[in-house]
Amino acid sequence: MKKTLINHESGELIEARVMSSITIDCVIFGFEAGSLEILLVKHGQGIRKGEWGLPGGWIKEQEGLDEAAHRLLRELTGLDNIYLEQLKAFGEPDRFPVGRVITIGYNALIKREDYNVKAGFTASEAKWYKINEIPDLIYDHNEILEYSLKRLRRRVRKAPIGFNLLPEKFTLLQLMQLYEEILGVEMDKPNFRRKILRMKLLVDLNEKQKDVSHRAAKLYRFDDNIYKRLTEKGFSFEF
Amino acid sequence: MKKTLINHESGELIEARVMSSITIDCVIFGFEAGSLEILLVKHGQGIRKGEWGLPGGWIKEQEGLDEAAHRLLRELTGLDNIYLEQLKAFGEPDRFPVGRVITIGYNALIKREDYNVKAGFTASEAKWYKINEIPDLIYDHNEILEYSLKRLRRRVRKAPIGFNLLPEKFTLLQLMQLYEEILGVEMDKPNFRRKILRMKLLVDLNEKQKDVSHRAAKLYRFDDNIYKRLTEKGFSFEF
DNA sequence: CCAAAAGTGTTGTCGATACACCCATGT
DNA sequence: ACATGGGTGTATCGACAACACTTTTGG
Repeated sequence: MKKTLINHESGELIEARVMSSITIDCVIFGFEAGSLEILLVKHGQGIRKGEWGLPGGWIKEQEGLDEAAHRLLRELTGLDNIYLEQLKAFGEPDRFPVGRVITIGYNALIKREDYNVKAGFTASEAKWYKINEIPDLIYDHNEILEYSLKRLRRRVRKAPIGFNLLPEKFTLLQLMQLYEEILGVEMDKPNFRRKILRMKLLVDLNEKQKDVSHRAAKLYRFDDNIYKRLTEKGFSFEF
Repeated sequence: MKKTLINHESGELIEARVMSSITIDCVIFGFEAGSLEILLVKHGQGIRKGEWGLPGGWIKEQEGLDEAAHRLLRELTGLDNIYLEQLKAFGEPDRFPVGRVITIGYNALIKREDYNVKAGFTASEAKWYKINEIPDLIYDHNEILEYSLKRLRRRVRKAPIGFNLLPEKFTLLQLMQLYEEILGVEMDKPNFRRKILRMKLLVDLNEKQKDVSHRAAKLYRFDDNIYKRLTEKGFSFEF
């Protein structure tokens, strides 16, 4: 099946062989000023023009699923090497108004410091929404989002993926506040410190914050290789 | 797209509108004589005729995904009300030899006591394989199976789903052996007893085993309503 | 009596929690 | 001086692992 598509990077119209009846939708998470946020786009066509939805698109005929999701994210955010995780397929027969379309949901975690709004993005808009200020979305996107959030909350406790939402260098308090925000709980600072440090998962950068109006905190970095080494030894991340 | 399909229940050929390029594949788990097993079917057509694979099929145009999976399971095993859980979509461009087909994987847990081999099953065969005696499978089915097993091992520790593999009435030792087999670990009987009983999740049936050549054990039953009530109170199943 | 599994008791260790308290830095 | 967050110390409690032990039943 040939479709006319928009290349979000260049803005030009292209024709491509894509799979009919299957799409990808991404829930893109960011963490800014203590709030967990999601990137939504305004739909530029069809009956529900002007309403907000999850960014997504078609899968090319010669493209794997993760590959397609990475491409869509790159087109939208300009970012490569994004942490990406497939959720599952959503396929109620009536989820899409015109014809039967199954969509595959993805969770993406990005570092807001790296992100820039893509300039000529589809003549539509893209905007960050706080997690508890999400509007009504098109199709079944609210349902996908709900599932996505549940999954994020579960995953963030069992695997060190939260770091993908923080800057490269971060303080322990920032990390704790990220967990508090995602999980919706309050934590005890001293206990959190000890717990995460005991894991020996973080690299102490021997650097400190600057220009803060209180005692400067140490900066840490997450190292995936250390995590892998620990995992092989039987270590299991738990929060 | 119209396809000629076989109705596994009646054996007759039917024409049905199905979605092209999307299938469902099920990993069906059973527990028998202390071993975790998977139900495989021998493929009756195509280049890889005679090789084993996961049972699966097409999705009808007016059918949801879970609904389709339930139908396929019913056609194959004659069972309804099976515990079913979607895994994810598998869609490498070259996973299927003729054309691009994406498949959605499912995990199914069934009680072997209820299961009967379906008589006229597609003129092909269906057979239970022990988890560590799985042959080479068609397409990417080994990969799907591997993912499925990982998921089962994770899920069984975090949610009370193991009961779906046991008879309605079971002893604590049976339950423990189920966990030992799925997780591949040895457990301490006294400690396991206390842990599971402390959860107050099981109903003591005030019945005992019969015709066993040792002290008869109490029989228990899992009650989903009790679990729901506990969950609402903040209880979280953990093994 | 023995074998085999059911079931109870006891003890030591470790991590989670709660909370008191001191330290450093900018205004 | 004081507000703000950084960071340490400590006592309590409960879960869990290890393992010794008693009980019941059939052969």
